[in-house]
Amino acid sequence: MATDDITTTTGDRRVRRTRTALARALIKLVEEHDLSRISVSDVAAGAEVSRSAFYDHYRDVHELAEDACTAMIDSLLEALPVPTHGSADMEEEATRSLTAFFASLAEHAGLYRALLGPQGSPRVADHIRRRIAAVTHDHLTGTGGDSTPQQVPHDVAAAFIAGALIGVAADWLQRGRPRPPAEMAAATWPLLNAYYRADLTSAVSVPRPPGESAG
Amino acid sequence: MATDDITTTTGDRRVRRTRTALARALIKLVEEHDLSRISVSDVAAGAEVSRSAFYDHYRDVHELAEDACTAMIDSLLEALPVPTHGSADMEEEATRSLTAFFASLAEHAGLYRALLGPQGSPRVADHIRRRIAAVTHDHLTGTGGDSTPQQVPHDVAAAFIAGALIGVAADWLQRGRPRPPAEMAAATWPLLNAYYRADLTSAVSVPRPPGESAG
DNA sequence: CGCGATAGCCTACATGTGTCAGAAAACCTA
DNA sequence: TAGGTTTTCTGACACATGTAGGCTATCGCG
Repeated sequence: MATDDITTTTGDRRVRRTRTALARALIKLVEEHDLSRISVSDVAAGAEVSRSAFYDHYRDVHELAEDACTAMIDSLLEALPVPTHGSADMEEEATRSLTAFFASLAEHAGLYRALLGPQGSPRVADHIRRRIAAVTHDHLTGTGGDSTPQQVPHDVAAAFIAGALIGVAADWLQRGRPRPPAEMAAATWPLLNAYYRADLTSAVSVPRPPGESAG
Repeated sequence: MATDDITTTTGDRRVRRTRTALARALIKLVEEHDLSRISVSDVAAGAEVSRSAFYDHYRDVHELAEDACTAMIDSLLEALPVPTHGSADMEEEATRSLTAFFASLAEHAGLYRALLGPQGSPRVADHIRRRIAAVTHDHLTGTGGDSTPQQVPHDVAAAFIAGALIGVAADWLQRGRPRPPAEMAAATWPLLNAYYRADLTSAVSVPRPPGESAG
C-alpha cells in the first residue's frame, strides 16, 4: 500500500500500471541481487511487461530506480531536523526527527543499502543528496535568513550537511545497522547541531563548549 | 636486460603497461563523455589493447576507474586537515590544507566531476568516501581519542565528515566551480571545525547512554 | 641461454542493450 | 458505443557484454 502511489501525476491508467509494475519489480529484484547485476530485461520480465515498454518510460535501470523510490525519499525528507539555536526543547524535537530519519532508512534498508552502496546508483544518490540539500537550504534561509552576513554560503552548508547525512546513512547501512535508529540519531545530532551553529552564527574560534543544558 | 624500474608491485611489466594504458585511455575518455556512455570496447580501443585483456584485469569500467584514480585520490587525502581544538595557528594550517584539497579537486576537475556526478561511478565515490573516512578516523583517534568518553562514536563522525566533504566537492564541481579553492576552503572550514569540536568535546545532553562497554 | 610461467590476443558464443517500425490493444472523450 | 488517441506489443536490427578455450609472445629466473 505504501508503495502504491508511485507516479500519481499520470492520467492514463496504462502508464500508471506499467510504471508501478516496473518499480515493484525493480524493488523486488534489488532486495535480492546487486543493482549492477539487474538488467532491463530482468525488470521487464519481472513486471510482465515488454522490454520496449520499459524504454518507452525510462532510459535505463537507474532512471527507473530514481523514479521508483520517490515516495521513499519523500518520507525521508520529512524527517529532516530543522536547525536550532540551541534551545533544549527544539533539540529534543530535532533528535526525534533524526530518529525518524534513520527509522525511515531502516524501513527500506535493503533498498537504500543497494542503491547507496558501491554497486548502487549514482543517479539515485545524487538525487537524494540534491533533495536533502534543497530542504536544508530552505531551513537555513528560513531560520537565519534575515540579514546576517554569512561567512558560510548557504549552498555550501546545504551541500555539506546533505553529503554528511548520506555518508552516515550509507556507512550505517553497509555495516548492517549495528546501532538502532535512536542511537544513530543521538550520535549524529551533535555533529549536525555543531554545523548549524557554525553556519548560523558564523563566529569563528568560539572557545566556549556548548554545554549548560537545562534539565 | 632486466631494467627493473617499476616492476616492484606486480612483478611483470606487461601488466603494468596494460593497466596504465587502460587507465590513461579511460581518463581521456571520461574528460570527454559521461562515464555511463563509455563502453569497455571504447577503453580497450583507446588503450590499443584487446577487449579480453581488459577483462583479464577488471570486471567492468567502474573497477578500472577505481584503480585508475588511486594516485589522484592519494594526493587528495594528503590534503585533509587535521582536527584542532581551536588554536588559531592550527586553524590557519587547516585552512591551507583545505585549500590544497579543493585545488587537488580542481586539478582533475573534469575527471572528478564525471566520477562523482549523477552519471558517475558509485564504486569510485564509495572508495573515496571510505578512504576519507579512514583518514579522518585516524585523525580523531590520534588527537582526542584517549580518555574522553565520546558521545559521538568515531566511525560515525568519520562517515559524517567524509560524506560532507564529498557532498561539498560534488556540488562544487557540478556547478562548474563558481568559487576559487581558497574561498571554498574558507567556507568549509567553519563547518568542519564545528564538527571537530562537537566530536572532541561532546558536551551535550545525552538522552540515554547505551550499554556499550568502552574497554 | 633456454625453459617454464603467464599475460595478452584471437575467435566464438550466448546474452543484454538501445532503437525502430508497424500492428494490436487499451484508454479517454464525446 | 464509436472515434480518435495513446500505449503496448511484436519482431527485428546493430552493437556491446561477459565468458571460454586455445594459441602466441613475452617475461622472469635459473
